[in-house]
This record gives sequence, C-alpha cells and structure tokens, in this order.
Amino acid sequence: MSTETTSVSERALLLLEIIAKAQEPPTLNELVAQLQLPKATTHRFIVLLEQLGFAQRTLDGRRYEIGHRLTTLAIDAMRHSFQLAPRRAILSALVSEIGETCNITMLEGDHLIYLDRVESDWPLQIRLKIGSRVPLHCTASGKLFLALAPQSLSGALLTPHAMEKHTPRTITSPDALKKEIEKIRKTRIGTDNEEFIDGMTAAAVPVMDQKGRICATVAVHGPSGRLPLARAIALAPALKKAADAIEQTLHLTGDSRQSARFNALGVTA
Amino acid sequence: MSTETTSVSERALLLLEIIAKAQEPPTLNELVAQLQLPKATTHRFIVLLEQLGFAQRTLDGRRYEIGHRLTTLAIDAMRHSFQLAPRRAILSALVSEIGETCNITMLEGDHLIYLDRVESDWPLQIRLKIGSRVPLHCTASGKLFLALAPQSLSGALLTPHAMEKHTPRTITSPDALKKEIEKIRKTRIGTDNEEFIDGMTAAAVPVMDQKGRICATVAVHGPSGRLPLARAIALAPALKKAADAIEQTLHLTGDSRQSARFNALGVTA
DNA sequence: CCTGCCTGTCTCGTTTATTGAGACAATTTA
DNA sequence: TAAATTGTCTCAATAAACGAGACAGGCAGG
Repeated sequence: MSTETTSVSERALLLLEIIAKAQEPPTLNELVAQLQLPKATTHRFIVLLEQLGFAQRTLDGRRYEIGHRLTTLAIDAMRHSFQLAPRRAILSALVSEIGETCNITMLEGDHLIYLDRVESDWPLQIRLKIGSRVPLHCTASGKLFLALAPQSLSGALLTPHAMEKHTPRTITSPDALKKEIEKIRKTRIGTDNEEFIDGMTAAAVPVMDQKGRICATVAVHGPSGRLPLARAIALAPALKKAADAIEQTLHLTGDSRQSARFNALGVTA
Repeated sequence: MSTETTSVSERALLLLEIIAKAQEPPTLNELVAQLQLPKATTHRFIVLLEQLGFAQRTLDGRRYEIGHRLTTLAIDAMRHSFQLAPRRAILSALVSEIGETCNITMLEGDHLIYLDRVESDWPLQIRLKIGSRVPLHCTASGKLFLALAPQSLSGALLTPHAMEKHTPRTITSPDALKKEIEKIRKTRIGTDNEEFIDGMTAAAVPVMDQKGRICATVAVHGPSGRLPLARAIALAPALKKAADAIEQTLHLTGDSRQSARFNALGVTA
C-alpha cells in the first residue's frame, strides 16, 4: 500500500529527465547520486538508453547527453503542444478578461487533476502545479463533480476518512457536505471558501460532453482579499462561456468513458 | 543471441513515441495495433504512463495524448539542442563553405555511429539517418579510426567475417585493408571510393582529444559525379579546420574513456 | 425493449527480465 | 609507485512484467 511506485519504465524516464534537466551532461556517478540506485543498475540503464538512441555519450565518452531519438520525440511532443493550443487560447482569453488565474481540471481516480492552467499577472499567486492531485471534498471543482456526477457518486466518495481537514473551514461532516452539494447541484457553480487552502477562494463551472455529462471543469481561484467568494461567483458567466467554447473543441465522435470511470470507483447503482 | 531486444523501458518509450507521432490522440486499440502487444499489456503501460504524468487522456477519456511531464521533458530536451548548437554551427559553416553534406561520427562498439549531420542543398543526396550504424572497413571515417586508434585495434577488428562486401570496390581482403590503413595513417585522411555505397565517395579527418587520441571524425560525402575522390581529398584542409574548432568546444577536464572502449573490444595489448 | 459486438478494465498464476553485490580493469591522483 | 576513483561485467536471487481470460458498460441494429 505504500506510495512508492517501483517500475522499470519510470526509472528509465527518470533517468532521461535527469539528463535533460542537467546544466551540463552528467557523468555516470552523478546519475547514480541523483537516481539513488546502485552503480551497476544505473549503468545498465544508461547503456540501454544509449543503444536505443535516447541518450548518447559526449565526445569525450564520459558524460551523457540526450540522444537523437529523444530530440525527435521532443519535437513531436512540442508539435502536439500546438494542437492543444486552442484550449489554452480559450483559457488565456478568459484569464485576460477576468484577471485571475484559471484552470481546467478533470477527475482522476477519486481526486482532481489539474490539466491546464494560465496564471494571472498578479504578484500574489497561489501556485499549484499542473498535474498535481487535489481532493474533491474541499475544492470548487471537486464539489462540482460530486454534485453533477451521474448516480450516487457522492455517496461512494463521501466516506469520512476521505474528508481530511485542510483548513478551519473544510467541511468534514458527510451530512453538511451533502447539503452543500445539493445547493451546488442547483446553481451548477462549485465554490470553495477557503476550504482547501487558507486565504484562497475559488469558483468552478462544468464542461459537459455531448451526452450532457460533466467531463471537466473550468475554475478560477485567487487570494480571498482580492477575490472574495461573491466576486468569484460573479465571474461564473465568463467561466461558463469559456467552458462552452472548450466543449466545442471536443468534436467528439460520440461517447463517454467517464461513466466507466465512475464505475471503477465502486459506484454500484 | 537474437537481436530482438525485449526491455520494458523500450516498450514504454515506444508507446510515448507512438502517441507523440500520431496525428490525433490514439485509442487503446490503435495503440495495441501499433505496439503489437496484447491489450492487457498495452493497457497496463498506458495507465502507468498516465499515472506518471507522461501521458494523459483526452477530455472524452477514450484517447491518449502527451502529458505535462513529457512536455516538460521535451522543453528541457530542446534547450539542450541549443547547447549542442556550437558544434552544429561549425558543421553548418563547413557545409556552406564546401557545399556538400558533412557529418560527425564516433566509434560505437565495432561500428561507426553518426552523431550529427548537416545536409547540403543539392537535390541529389545520399541520406543516412543520424544515429545509424555503419561498418568500419568500407567507410572513410571507419578506416580513419582503424588507422589512428591506439595499439593494434585494427588487428582485432580486421577479421574476415567483419569485412562484408557492400559494393564491387569494397576491400574484403585483410591484407589489402592493412596496406590501405597504413597509407591513411600517414596522410591522416580517411577515404572511401565507392566502397560502402555505389556512387558515393567520402573523405574524413580526425577530431583529437587533449591526449592526442582520435575521438571522432569530421567527414564529407557526396555522389561521385559531383564529388570525385580527388576533390573530396582536396577538401580535407577545410574539414580539418572544422575538426579543430570542434575539438576546442570539448574543453575537457582531461580524460578519455575512448581507450577503455577499445579494450572492451578485446584488444589485449 | 432486447441481443450481440466492441471496447476498456481487472485478476492472478506463470514466466521472464531486472536487480545489485561484488570482482575487475583502466585511469587518474597523490 | 601506490592508492583512490571510475566504468564495466557476471550471475544467482528476486521482484516485476506478462497476458489469457473474465467481466462490465456502451453502442448498434433489430
């Protein structure tokens, strides 16, 4: 049950990340130090990556740099970033309109994951990394998912042990949270009044798929001084406009794996 | 002893390459088709990569695209392209000076590997991929390595079975090759007179490390009609100038793993 | 509504690749 | 010359990957 994931693939990727991040090409021993793996193991990995063309030795043969195949992969990956550009452009337009950091989230397992984000220009920011996971019960987007998800997803997720207290205002009672979620189900606007991070408020609106089910959220968050909850809620129409625009970019062929994912959580009926 | 390398890391990397290369995000079944792996196995991989942040689902949940962590890696990798820029700039300048494709090679195992290349503008080109491996006995750079390598490396590598015939002009007799190599040892210019690819000539000069040992080559190659061997040899001074410039970029702290690599080939003394 | 097909997901006993301590060789440093 | 450092290789123990098969929704056609 430990969070320690040991997978060969991960280590190989990690090695590539270290090489790519390094200021100058690292030696084997430097890699050993960073990977925290035995020298023989690290050596095996680097030789493999070299054979595959993802890494290569420097001309002096003692250091390792990125190989041509990783460069190719990088170029391909960057090309995709451009494909993701429309979504990002919508988010950017939204941020410049309302002047606060906005983000897109999705459900992953029983947590939220930040898919994309555009920061505002304010010096005071609350930085949450893209790709990081946050809980459902104390976030605007999370509660919105709980409110709009099919069936009784909320019931399955609202076990007390999943309701950690993050701030004095975090709702930790299942009953209180159920009432909150009922309210959100009517307004279709998720809210977070300093329930996840002290001094941070947020509001979230849903992105619906073609079948009318929630598949993502667009949310705004900021310091409560600058963005009191009332103002965050007032921004909801602008958020919703962006959410609808994002929905347009989906041009789905018709589907949704989302409900399957809900079922994977153990929601029976 | 089969060449089939089965490594978990390779498969994971391959999966990322497929996703990155795809025109639009592939579904699980499309990945299965391309990877030629069982569905369960492919699924395990993609879930892992998703957890690690290297891949992510599209908003509809059925397709896979590159994740934020791969984007980060790509950016880091591209940044390194800039670090490799000086070497490339030297090569580019050389190409625009002499007007033919030039490349840098190194020794890898008992083969040559193309490290970098800048193409000329001529419509008639001979394309050899960066990262591809070519034999030693029939290439300008390869014979140069054989001539200038420490000790009796040539003796160890010049077994007849390693001397495959690629064109009518390929030298396949150890004795004849030894004479050729003796000649090259004196001129310090490797030559290839249509010995590897029919209609292609080449000339190569060495890049030396601080200890005065050969560690790489700079070579020019082209169609024999446009680039007869005599002209290729005449370009050697220009090549050597570039090689020396590349040597300057090494600013080594003093070393060379090169000889260790020679020993790994079985050269005893 | 049902029926059959397709897709994505999970389980678990088997198998295979990974692992890493240790030995070794070459190089660099003192 | 000797000592310390670095890169490389071997091999038996081990842990991870494997993948056939089962399963649950979703979708299409009747």
